[in-house]
Amino acid sequence: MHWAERTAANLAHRGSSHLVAAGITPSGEFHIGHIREILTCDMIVRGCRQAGLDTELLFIVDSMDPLRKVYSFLSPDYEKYIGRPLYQIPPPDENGIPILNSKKSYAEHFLNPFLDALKELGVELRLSWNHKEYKEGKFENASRIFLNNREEVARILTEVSGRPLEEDWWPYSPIGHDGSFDDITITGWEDPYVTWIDSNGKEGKSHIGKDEGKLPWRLDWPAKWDFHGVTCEPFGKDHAASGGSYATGRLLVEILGSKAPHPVPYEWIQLKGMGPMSSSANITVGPLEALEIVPPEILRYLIARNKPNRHIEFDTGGGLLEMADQYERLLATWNPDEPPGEDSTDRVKTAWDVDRAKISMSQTNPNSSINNFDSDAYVSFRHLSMVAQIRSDDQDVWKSLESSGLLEGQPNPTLIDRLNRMRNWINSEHFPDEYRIEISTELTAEAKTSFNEGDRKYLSTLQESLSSCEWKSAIINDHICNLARENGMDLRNAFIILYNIHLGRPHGPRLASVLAEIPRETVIHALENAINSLD
RNA sequence: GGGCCUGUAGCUUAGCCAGGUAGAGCGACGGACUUUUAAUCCGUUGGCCGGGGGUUCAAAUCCCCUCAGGCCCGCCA
Repeated sequence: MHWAERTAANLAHRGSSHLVAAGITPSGEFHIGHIREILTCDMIVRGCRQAGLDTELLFIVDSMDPLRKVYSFLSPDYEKYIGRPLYQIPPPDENGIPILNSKKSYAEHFLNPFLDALKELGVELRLSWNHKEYKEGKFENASRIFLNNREEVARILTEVSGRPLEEDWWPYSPIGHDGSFDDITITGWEDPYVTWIDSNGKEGKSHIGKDEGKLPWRLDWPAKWDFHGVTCEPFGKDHAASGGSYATGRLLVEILGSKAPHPVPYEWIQLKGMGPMSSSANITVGPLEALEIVPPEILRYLIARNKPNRHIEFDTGGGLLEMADQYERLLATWNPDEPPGEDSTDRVKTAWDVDRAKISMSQTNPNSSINNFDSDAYVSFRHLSMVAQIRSDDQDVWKSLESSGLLEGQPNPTLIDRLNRMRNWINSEHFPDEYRIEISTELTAEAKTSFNEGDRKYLSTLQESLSSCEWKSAIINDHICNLARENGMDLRNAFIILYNIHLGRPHGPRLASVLAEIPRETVIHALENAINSLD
């Protein structure tokens, strides 16, 4: 059984209606790790719905959380916003300088591109802005209960997390006169107000049913479980450690009279060769950049095929090509009408069923049938990577695909989108060098050893005919093949020689297509070089 | 110190939570095809399932111990 379906099966024991939640603090750019969190939720939701459970995905934006520090991508101007809620501070421009007159908040600034990405990935969700929930009093009940049970709450936190709390600790963080959570000393609790004094000695009070303060993280979380009715929540493995926030949360939520959601801890995902993803650390690669180069279904496949507790090393180089191959192969070979026979072992049956789920979970459209895939008309990722390099103009790409029978008429939006992403990939540093097509202008030493005096006639007759023929792929190919035959050469060997001469390696994409794309003089010149090298 | 996760073929891994003969992809190797060229097709190779012990008719799967790697216990998913 697929991991998402297994989770759904576990949830079915709990009830028939479910709320799967994801909570993310928009403190910086969203990244592939956040994608994993949301897609993990999304797949569980799909698994639940498939199992007949009424299920929804809730995306909680922790917009009430304060800015912790001036991150590396922010200018020192942000110093004054530290401690203030993320929904109340201005977004940074490309230099990290606050845009004071912006209509968007810091939180929205970072969230919006992420939401766009989720849409492309086919994720359906309901948004919950945490600051609005505070404003609307959703946290009032939980705040009151925690405040009234201050000792009990403190005891749980201390015992479970192993960290002693300050003597004057209160289960609430008020916002001071300056709009910041920092440097406030709580003086008392008089329902519905928490009274306090700021560092200047000025007193104040916060209504717990308004956005005049918030619960500390470890209390905020169970409070959300309680009033939203969260039944399942995936979270990073850091929260899963003993003494971590889930351990305290599951006890604290009982004080509120609720049950903790079914936990789904997940491992980190990182781009191969780069450190772990973090929205607050110094990252050198635009975190959502991965989305600009990978087709949505391949990204979904990456998450679908790896169980949450599996660490993912996302290879955006050659590994991407392999993963795309695997995905396409799975689509092309998995046949819903040919389940394993009765006499097959359980493993074989399970594998077949897990493959079914992987394909299904990878689709951006949750309702799309998984057997409507027409492999004959599908342009493979690998093929596209080649054509896109040879043809710089999109129209020429379509022509090329049409002539090879992979496209009829105009390309659909999906294919156009795939080409765009492919071009982004090719133009990025992620694209693997071994697949980069580069025309050799000089004869490499290795290329030189691939042919000898016996090939001179072939090369010179080829040079001669290519210098006058029509410069079209099919024609060029004719000359290459016909002349090789006339000279009694093995066709394969002729190609190896020519690849070495033109690309500096023994093989590559359809040679004639490549040659047709570059100037005739370049080709002739390369052949001349080769012939001269024999002298 | 406490805890979580991972360890299966050269590589990436499925199967583990309902014990029942170790599955796949890539790679490698061999073959087929020959206006064919990072292609396609067919085949072969390759695993004492990290190690040890236990439970069982039967263990990759359950239990205990152990080794190795990653991570958490300061609000970084």
